[in-house]
Amino acid sequence: METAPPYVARALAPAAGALRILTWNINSVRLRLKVLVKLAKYARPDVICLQETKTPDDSFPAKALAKAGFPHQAFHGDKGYNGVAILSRHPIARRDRRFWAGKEDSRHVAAEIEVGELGGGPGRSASIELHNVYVPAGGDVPDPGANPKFAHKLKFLEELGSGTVIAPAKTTRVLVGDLNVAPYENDVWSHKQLLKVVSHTPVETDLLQRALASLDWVDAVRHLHPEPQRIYTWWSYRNRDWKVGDRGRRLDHVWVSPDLGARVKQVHVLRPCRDWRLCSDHVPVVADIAL
DNA sequence: ATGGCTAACAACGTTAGA
Repeated sequence: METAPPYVARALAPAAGALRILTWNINSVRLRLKVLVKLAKYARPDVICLQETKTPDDSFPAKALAKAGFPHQAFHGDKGYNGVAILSRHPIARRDRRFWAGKEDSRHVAAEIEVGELGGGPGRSASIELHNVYVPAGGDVPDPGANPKFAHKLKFLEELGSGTVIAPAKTTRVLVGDLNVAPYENDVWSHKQLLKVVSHTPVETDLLQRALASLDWVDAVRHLHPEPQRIYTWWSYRNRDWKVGDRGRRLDHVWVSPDLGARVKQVHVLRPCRDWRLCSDHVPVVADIAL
């Protein structure tokens, strides 16, 4: 069906003894189920985190994904939009979901993943607390007074850094997801032209930085590939050819707790996936973390 | 501020994405 996975596989020799986490805004898990299974075969993640599954729980393809090697699952979805899922080869000890910004929507799911022989070394944790987050897009107009969607997004981002939803703790943690903010200059194709565009406005990037700092998260992708390297994970559907001008943004993130900062062995942004015939507008991000 | 595109749905136009 698709030609990209072998290319993906070549780029993806796993780091020895590491836990591989893949995060992807899949933009409908039912529409892209087959390609997800194929992606999992080639990229061999231990844990998959999806956003925008766009399906209620009773029509989530749980059985097919269990059969594909991910029997341990935690997911929530809303009809037609939102929706997050954690799919794991390793057992899940606890599941959790939190409500954000006063709404009971499906934008967060957490799981305590039992990492088995990967963890538990001297002073190491035998499990990790994994949060999968889907921050609201925020609509078109970057004015919280005029645009309720933007106000919702700002409130969500404030909560991400307030410690009220995810409390500060010395826990071994990973947070991944579509945070819908491209925080740094080289996270967008044109810093200047996007300063007033939702996803890269100063109020959003400041709030994301505050969230990052508040819980001492390490931005795993930038830790290994610092500025000024240009890194994007999303390209609009609205350009005839996404490669022309490479007009992307880095909206999808992998954050780790400070104890894991030095243990992120490699990260890959799977750009080739943007060329698939039936592609999401986001591409997967893969991180290998030695526990 | 707009265009252009994609997906879901009591679905052939509307809502949402970002």
